[in-house]
Amino acid sequence: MKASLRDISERTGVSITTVSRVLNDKGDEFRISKETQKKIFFTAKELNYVPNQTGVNLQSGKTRTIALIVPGLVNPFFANVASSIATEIQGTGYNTLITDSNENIEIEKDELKQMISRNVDGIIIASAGHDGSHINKIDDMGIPIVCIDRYFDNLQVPFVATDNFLGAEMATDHLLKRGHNHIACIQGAMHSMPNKIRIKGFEHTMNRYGIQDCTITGSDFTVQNGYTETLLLLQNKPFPTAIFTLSNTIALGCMKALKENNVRVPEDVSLITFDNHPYLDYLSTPLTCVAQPFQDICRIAIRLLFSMIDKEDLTTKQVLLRPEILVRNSVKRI
Amino acid sequence: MKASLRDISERTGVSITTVSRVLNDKGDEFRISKETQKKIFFTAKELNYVPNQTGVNLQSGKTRTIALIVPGLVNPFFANVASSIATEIQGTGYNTLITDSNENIEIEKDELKQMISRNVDGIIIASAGHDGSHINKIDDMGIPIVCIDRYFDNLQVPFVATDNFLGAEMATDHLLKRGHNHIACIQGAMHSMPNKIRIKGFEHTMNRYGIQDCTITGSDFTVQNGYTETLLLLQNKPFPTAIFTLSNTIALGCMKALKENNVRVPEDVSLITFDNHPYLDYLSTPLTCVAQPFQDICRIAIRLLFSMIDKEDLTTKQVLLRPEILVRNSVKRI
DNA sequence: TTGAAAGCGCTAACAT
DNA sequence: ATGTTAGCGCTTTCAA
Repeated sequence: MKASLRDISERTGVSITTVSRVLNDKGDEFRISKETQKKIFFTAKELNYVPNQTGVNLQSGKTRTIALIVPGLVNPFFANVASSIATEIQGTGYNTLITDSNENIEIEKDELKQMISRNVDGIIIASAGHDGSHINKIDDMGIPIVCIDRYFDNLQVPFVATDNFLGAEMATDHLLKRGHNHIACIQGAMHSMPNKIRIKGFEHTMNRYGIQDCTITGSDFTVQNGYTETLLLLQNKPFPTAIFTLSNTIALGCMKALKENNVRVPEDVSLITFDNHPYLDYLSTPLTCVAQPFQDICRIAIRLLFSMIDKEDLTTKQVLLRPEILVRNSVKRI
Repeated sequence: MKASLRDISERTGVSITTVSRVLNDKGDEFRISKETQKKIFFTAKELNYVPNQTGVNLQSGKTRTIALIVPGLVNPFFANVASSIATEIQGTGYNTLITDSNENIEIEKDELKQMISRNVDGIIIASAGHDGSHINKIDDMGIPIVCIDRYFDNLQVPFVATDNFLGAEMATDHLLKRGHNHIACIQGAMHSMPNKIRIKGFEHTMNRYGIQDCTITGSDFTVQNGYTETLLLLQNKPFPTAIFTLSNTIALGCMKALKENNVRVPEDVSLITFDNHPYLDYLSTPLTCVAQPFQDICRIAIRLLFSMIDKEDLTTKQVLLRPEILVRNSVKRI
């Protein structure tokens, strides 16, 4: 069985307090004899002692743990975010707990509850929810929480995300400048803020070029959605000259449908997508994309979170970062 | 602040015990009046009560938590594994804590220690280590632990992985049958079991075809490694007719180097790789690969882990699963 | 139908 | 230089 301070105390004949002190490197501070210290360290090692954090937590209320909740690790964007956050937090003395809500708001709420139950010191979340009321409640409770990617601009809750309006504008502009004006946009989860804003950016830019009716279809950030919607698009005459997909995953499904129907990119249709991915460069047609600065998003989110944990007062708590357009060969000039 | 049982007890005027009972749905069992129950539930809601798991854990020693430690979420294989495990565990009443060791054994050891400190009920790990002594120690302590992908066959610790020998055999055979006999293999982390076994499978198959000296290079499962090694390979005369990369990520780096040097696949060189990925189908040359049954690996690992947690005795504790070869167009018959 | 008290592992304030 | 004690939030035994 796992050894406790008491076990060591019994074996060594000194009090639990002394054992605790020595094992917390406060032996010298309390002028505990080298002799005793040595004995304690030895016994601890012998018994394979690992401190039971539960005891510490209960005592201090702190866990030195950050929770990260993402809607889906299968989405490379979130896998990157998770990896990036875990890496950044390493070395700060904190640990990262990652959970996956599977785009399910009920699971998300449950996970959130679990995290609070576990006394995590802070939470970073990309919420699957339509509204942020459950997140607001946590913020109200005084538990440090920051949203990334999926945020709620009607709340005071801090967030870090891509400037999705700008991103969509850049993509649409790229298409329009190259002579496309029949553009179809395949969107993701309609209620999510990034999606809503991207759509706004798309429509705004189209309007600026005098195009009033925009084709917008789709309903979630899955490969399946990209596939189905493209198949549907293929039924329409005339077929758009360009497609703008709002994620990596949607682009993948879109390409699948296109390929199966022998529609070539960019000869028959141009394609531009949100999200970069290492593979995009090696596709039969390397895909032009709007890359999100996910590393910066993570870093700033962590910075914000720690400022809340440390009760430091930052003025800027809601930040939108500039995306970048990576031009490859999937858009044809017409 | 967070409300505790005591707060509710004080507000309602009943004892902590009663509050605890009601909130744990044992109100009827203890025949606590509907009246009192209602009052307690109401107050709990009002105070936003969330049970402090720390207290529960301390009391029970159980956390209903499974830890998953992977060497890198950036690797799509592990992202898939993480997502799959999290999903499978949802609904069992357990939670999953995912951490990323970044292929760093020191970080891994620290995380392992943290997890034990946190009293997780079980651990699933894809270890970054050369040997499994640290894992064996945990097993010895009686803490349920199972290895996935990266395992140690000299230990009794349960594991689930792909039959890497068979996988490598299938890939090599595929190449040899199509007339290739000058094959270069770019490997990953040399000390890791999957890598070692894949190399064995490769060499064994080559030998079976009467080829004694095999080109084997590379040192880790990164894109960079694939890139560098391919560049090096390109210096050699004669250049191999086929390349066998031992992971997804290595294949990516390999393709990058190939592309930059205008070497076409499969016209100039054939390519086959370990690991499937949704994008592989849409590459300029769809890549033939050995797909690992990661879903099954996850399911069985969880099954094994729970059997240990429940002290159920399974006879088979070390399982190797059959991979599958997905033939696409990256291998030319010569 | 309800409560008091003990104890899980740990730290810290207060002795000595 | 080391120990005693109380208390963190919770469940459970025993009592009423």
